[in-house]
Amino acid sequence: MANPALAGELRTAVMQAARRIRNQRGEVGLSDPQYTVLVWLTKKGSLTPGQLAELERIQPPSMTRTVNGLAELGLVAKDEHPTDGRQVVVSLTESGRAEVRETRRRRDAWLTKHIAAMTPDERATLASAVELLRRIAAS
Amino acid sequence: MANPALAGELRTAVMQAARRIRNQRGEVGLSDPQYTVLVWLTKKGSLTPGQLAELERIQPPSMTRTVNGLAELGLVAKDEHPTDGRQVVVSLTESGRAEVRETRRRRDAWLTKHIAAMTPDERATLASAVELLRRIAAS
DNA sequence: TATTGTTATACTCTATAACTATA
DNA sequence: TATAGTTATAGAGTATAACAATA
Repeated sequence: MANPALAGELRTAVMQAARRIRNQRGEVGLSDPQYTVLVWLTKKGSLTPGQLAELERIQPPSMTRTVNGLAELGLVAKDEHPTDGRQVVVSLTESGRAEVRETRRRRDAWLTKHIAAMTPDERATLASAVELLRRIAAS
Repeated sequence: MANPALAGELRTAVMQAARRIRNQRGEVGLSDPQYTVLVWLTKKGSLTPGQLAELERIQPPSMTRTVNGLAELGLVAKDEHPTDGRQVVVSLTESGRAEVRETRRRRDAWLTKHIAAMTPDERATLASAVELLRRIAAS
């Protein structure tokens, strides 16, 4: 490889950028785990707590907690599974959908400013890097 | 901007990649905050708890906790400041330096595999993106 | 008085172990 | 018996408020 230090540099840069973006959450927004669950539900529709736990690679009891918090806020609904009485179906409420739109707008706004200040070449680099980061994350 | 969705896509990709990298920590390694403090000390030499808290953008009591944990593990030393009795000087022990080398090797190994499987163009893209992510993180 | 660091306390997210209900 | 989810409990990381020591 041309640059043997690239892995370390990439790791550091990604971790620092992630922390910076996370800190941009703002005053009263949802926590990161809460927001992430809403995004999964937006993408995939209804999911069980078990499926959500697997997607987030956390243990089921942790997801129970997160989902209960969202349910108390009225952002998700917990319903019985139609055929399997053991399962619970979690889905977004209308209020939850609105929260996703609002949070996304707020979190993106800060990044959008930075990106707008970049050159077209730099934006192209980031767009390409998005694909590569996704590949790394999905592996 | 050519791609108005870029901010959202970049945010998601960075957050997912960061979580994936963090999960790669392995069985018995240091926690993320602990390791990050060791890396700062490696880069900057001795630092006070206050300086470390500012670098990590956390509150001083939280850093006290992290530093104390590292001190109990024998990875850092806490010494009196030579001229200002209020301050504490935190520095790496030899054991701490070894821990940084070992942890870095372990954490980078996984990423290195992925990067090695990429094309030269893709590696060049990531190298350029590192610069841009650093700029975002530092802002 | 202002600054540096710590202690006390609490909240969030995570985990493991044990339990309930259903398949 | 096995599976889905929850409850009980604990540990790590963070925060704010109050305090001690020093400048």
